[in-house]
Amino acid sequence: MDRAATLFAERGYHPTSVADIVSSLGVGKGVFYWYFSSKEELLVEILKASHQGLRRRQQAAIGDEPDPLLRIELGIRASMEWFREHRQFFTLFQFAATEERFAPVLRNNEEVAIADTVRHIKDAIVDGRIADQDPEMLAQGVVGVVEQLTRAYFFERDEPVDRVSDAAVSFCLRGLTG
Amino acid sequence: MDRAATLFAERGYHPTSVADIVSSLGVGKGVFYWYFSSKEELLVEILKASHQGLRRRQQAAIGDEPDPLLRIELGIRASMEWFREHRQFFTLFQFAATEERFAPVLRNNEEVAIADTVRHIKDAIVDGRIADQDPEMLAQGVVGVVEQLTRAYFFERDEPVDRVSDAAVSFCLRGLTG
DNA sequence: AACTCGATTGACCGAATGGTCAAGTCGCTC
DNA sequence: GAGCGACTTGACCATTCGGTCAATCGAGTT
Repeated sequence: MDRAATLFAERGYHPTSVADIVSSLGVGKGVFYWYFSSKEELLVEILKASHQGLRRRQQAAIGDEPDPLLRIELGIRASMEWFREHRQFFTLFQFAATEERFAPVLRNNEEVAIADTVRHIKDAIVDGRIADQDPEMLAQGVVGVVEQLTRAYFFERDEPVDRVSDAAVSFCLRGLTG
Repeated sequence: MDRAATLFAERGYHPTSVADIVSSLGVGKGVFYWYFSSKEELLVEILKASHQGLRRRQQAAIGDEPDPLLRIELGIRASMEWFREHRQFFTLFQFAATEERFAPVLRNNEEVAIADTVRHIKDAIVDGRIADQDPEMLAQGVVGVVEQLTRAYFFERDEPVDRVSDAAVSFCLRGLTG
């Protein structure tokens, strides 16, 4: 599944045939259809699994940190590290967003990600650290910054993690707290 | 070209055949290959043209406004309005980013967009309105917020422009000025 | 050794696609 | 009205792809 994700990301979903995938794994085509009922299902599984991986990484980084703003910072840094290590998935998320049939999975992934962030933002609003605004919009803003900086500096150039995530964190925290 | 962009956006680039495009236009296939040398070239042309359209809209909105922060705000609002009216192109930009062969066009588009924003940010830094930081990273942050809010609130839900662009502007300006 | 059955193979198939081209059409000029 | 060339048509072709399936393998069981 990892190999398939890498191929999809390198060459695109459609241009990568099932034959490509199985031959790159050195197995027959039958074994593919033994485990997955279609090429489409394979991508859906990849999307779900990779999002789980990202979320686990975030939760591990946050641990039981009590400060909501610090939780957000740790989540941002963990996400950027994870994306840098798994750039294949980044491309796949982007592709999946362009075809209607993958929308449900993707929307679900996004809802989870936003809900996680919203929770921390609400805590910070209660603490008076963030002014009272729509927490979901703020969360979307944070996600946008993280994704864009990831794409621009890890994917297109090859910057070190710290410099970029420092920038993301400071932009987001200022954006949140004002 | 507009019709083709809409079809690509609705059904995805690969699943939309040249036959689909020409029959939806009520013309023969030959006329397509008279104007474009390939399906790939068509998408490239669409990407270039639509980005020009967006940029014109931004420049029209900014006019000769002297305040750099206000220029950024006007640019953000104009972009969001334009994306809301031309959602087809948003999906296409996203798709094109997932296939290597479209990367050059897309990278060029992005460089232009970032350079525009960077110019205003540098002006604001000179004026002392923004602290001295890497202007490009700030610009990427702004673009990220705009794109994410656009996708989440115009594309997936159907929110009014003002509420969303107010949020985008305030998040970005706080993120920039701190 | 014979049997079982989950796992695996890869030749094969129907469908669809990007692109070609011989055959027009139509407005223009001389 | 003949000639011309820009433009249009759609049947056609070569190729590719997702998916099927009869055949085979081989580890465990009797």
